[in-house]
Amino acid sequence: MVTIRDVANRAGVAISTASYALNNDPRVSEETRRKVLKVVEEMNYRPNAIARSLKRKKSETIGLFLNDFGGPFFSSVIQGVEEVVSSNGYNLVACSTYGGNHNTTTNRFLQEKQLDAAIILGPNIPDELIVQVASKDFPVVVMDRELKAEHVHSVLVDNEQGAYTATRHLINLGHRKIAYLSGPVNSYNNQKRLVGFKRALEEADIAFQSAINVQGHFTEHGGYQVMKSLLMSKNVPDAIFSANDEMAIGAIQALTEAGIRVPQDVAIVGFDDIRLSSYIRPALSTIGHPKQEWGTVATHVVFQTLQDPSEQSRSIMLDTELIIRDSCGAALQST
Amino acid sequence: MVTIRDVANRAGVAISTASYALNNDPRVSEETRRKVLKVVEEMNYRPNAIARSLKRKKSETIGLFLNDFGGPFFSSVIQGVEEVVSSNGYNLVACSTYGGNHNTTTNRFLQEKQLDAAIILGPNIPDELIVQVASKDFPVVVMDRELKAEHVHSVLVDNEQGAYTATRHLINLGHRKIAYLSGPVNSYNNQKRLVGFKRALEEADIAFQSAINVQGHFTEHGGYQVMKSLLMSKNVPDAIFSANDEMAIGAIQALTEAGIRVPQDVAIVGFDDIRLSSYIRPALSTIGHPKQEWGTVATHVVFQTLQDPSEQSRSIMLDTELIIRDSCGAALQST
DNA sequence: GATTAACATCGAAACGTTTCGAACAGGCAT
DNA sequence: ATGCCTGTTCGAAACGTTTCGATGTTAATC
Repeated sequence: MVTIRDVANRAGVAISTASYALNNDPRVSEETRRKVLKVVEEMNYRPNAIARSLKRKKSETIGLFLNDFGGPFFSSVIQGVEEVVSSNGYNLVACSTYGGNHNTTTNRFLQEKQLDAAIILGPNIPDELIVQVASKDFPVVVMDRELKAEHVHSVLVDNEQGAYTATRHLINLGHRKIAYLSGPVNSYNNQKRLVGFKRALEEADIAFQSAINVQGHFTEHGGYQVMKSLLMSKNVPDAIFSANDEMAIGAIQALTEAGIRVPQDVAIVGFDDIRLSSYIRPALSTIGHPKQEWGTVATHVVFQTLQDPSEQSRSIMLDTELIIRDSCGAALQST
Repeated sequence: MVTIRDVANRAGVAISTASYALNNDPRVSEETRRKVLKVVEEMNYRPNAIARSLKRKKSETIGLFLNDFGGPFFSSVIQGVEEVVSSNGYNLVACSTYGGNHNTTTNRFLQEKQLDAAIILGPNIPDELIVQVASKDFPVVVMDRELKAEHVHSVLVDNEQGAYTATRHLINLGHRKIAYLSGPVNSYNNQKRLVGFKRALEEADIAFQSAINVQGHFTEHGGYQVMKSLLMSKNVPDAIFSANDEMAIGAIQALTEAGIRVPQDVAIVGFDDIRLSSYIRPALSTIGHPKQEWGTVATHVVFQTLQDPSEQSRSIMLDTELIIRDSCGAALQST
C-alpha cells in the first residue's frame, strides 16, 4: 500500500508538505504542489480515509438506518436522502437494522463514531439508544417516531391528519360501519393513524366498534388473512380504512375471491400510495405522501444542524393528500 | 469522548492491559478483566471503530454498490446480501453509485480501503476501476457483467438462456413476427438477452427484423413510448419479447389504449418477474430468476475468498425459469 | 547592513487503537 | 543462592493521516 510517506519521499518533500499539497493549502508553492501531484499520479496514491477520519474526527459520511430494505416506499426515501447527501459532498451508507437489539451493524455504526450524523427509519432501534448517541456533533433525525430530546430532530408524515381525511371521505360517501384495518399496535404510524380514524368517527357521531378493528401486520398477506376471517364472522363492514396499502391490497383480494364487489359492496381506502396501488383492479384510493421529499427534508435538517450545531431541535410535519381512484366508490357515485 | 486510556487510568492498569481485557486475550487474569469491564460499564466506554480499523487494517465491513436503490428487484438482492453478511458477523454498507465516474462515494469507499470487500451491481462503475481495486485482500464480486481478472468473481443470471426460453416459448405458440423490446444497447444484461433472442429465432429459421428491434431504456415509460411509435408505424408484431418487465408493462398499457388485445392480438413475455407483473391485467408472463439467492450466493463467494485468499476467480451462473401467466396466450390456448 | 515581513517548508505530536517484546513476581527445581 | 518456567502486566511502537509551531529563505523596508 502506498502511503503519503512514500509520496513525500519520492517527491523529496516532508510528509506535512505533501499533505498540504494534497489538501490545497495555500501555503505550499505551485511548483511543489505540481511535483507532489505528479508523484501521486505516478504511484497511484490514494489517501487512506480511515486514517484521515481518525485525525479529523470526521468521516463526512452520514448513516441511514432502515429496518427493511425491501419496503415498498423506502426506495423513494433513500433516493431523496442520497440526492441531498451527495450534493453536499458527503457519503451515504445505508444500514439495515434488521434483527433488533443485537444487530451489530446498528450498534457499531451508531455508537462507534464512524459517522457524522444519522437518519433513522427503523422502529426497532430503541429510543434510549438514540438519545444516548445524539450529541452536539452527532445530530440524529428520526422519521418513524416523535422523540423530544436534545440534538434529535424529527421529520414526520402527518399520519393523523391523513387518516382523518381518509375516514372522513368514507363517511361523506355515506358509510357508517367502517372497519379499521390495523398495523402492529405498537407501531407509531399505526397509532397515529388510528387516532385520526377515531377522530373522524367521533366527529360524525359514529361509535368505534372494536369488533371490526382488526390487525393485519402491515403486510399484504396479513390484510388478506384478516379480511378472510372478517368474512367468516359475517361481520362485514360497509367500508374499510386500511392503515397501509399493502394490507388494503390483500383485503381486496380476499373480498374479490368471496364475490364481494369493491367498491359497490365494500369501499376501501388505504395509506401510503405505493406504486402497486394504481395498478391493481380496482385501483386503490389512498392517502399519498411525498416520499422522496420526506428523505430530502430529513437530510436538509441534518446538514443545517451540522453547520450550526446550536440549532434547536426541530419537528417537521409533512402534508398528505387524498388520492381518489376506484376502490372508494367516489368516482362511481359522481357519474 | 471516553477512550481506552480513560478506562485504563480509572481501572489502574496499562492501556495495553485494558485492550487485552476487552479483546478477551487469555493473558489477562480474570480479576483484572472484571475490573476493566466494570469501569467500561461505569464510563459507558465504546471502542472507536475507526482507530481499530486503522490498526487492524480490517473494517469487518463489506460494501454493496448499487446504481439505483429504486430498482424493482434490488431490494430482494439486498436482503439476500444482508442476511449472509450479518450471519458472518460483518457489517454491510450499501452505497449508491448514481452519478457515474465523478461519484465520490464510490471512489471513496472503493479506493480508500474502508471496506474489506465489495459486491457490485452498478453498471456505471468502469471495469478498470474494478480491476484496479481488486486485490488479494480485497475481493470483488460483480453481478452485472463478465469480467475476468484476478480477485474478481462473478455471479450472474443466465440472461441468454432465459431470453432463449422466452422467445422459444413465443415461437412454439405459433408466432413468427416477434419484436425485441430492447434495453440500453450497451447494457450487459440487454446484450445477453438479445443474443438469446436471436439464437431462438435462428433455430426456428426466422429472420431477425431490425425494424421491430426497438429501444425502451428498461423503463415503463420507455416501453410505453416505443410501443406507441410502433403502433403509429403500423408495423405491429404478433408477439413481443421485452428485455425486462418494466418495459413490457408500459407496452401493454400502450397496446390496451390502442384497443389491441393482449394476448389475443399481440402476445408478450417479459424478463425479471418483478412484483408488479403478477398484479397487472393481463398478468405478465415472464422469465423469473432467484433474486434473493443471487445476493446470498454473491456474498458467500465473498466470504469464501476472504477466508482463503488464494481462491481462484469464480464465475457462477444462476438458472432462470419461465413463468407462464396470461400475457403470452399459452393459458388461453390450452383451455 | 540590520530589521521585519511574507513565504515555503519541515519536524513532531496527535488521533485511539492493537500488539510486540520486555519486565516483573512468584514458585519450583536445581 | 542460581536458574528457569509460568502467568501477568507494562511500555512503546506502530497504523496513515492532519496540523501546530518552529525554522529557514528571500525580498522589501528603514
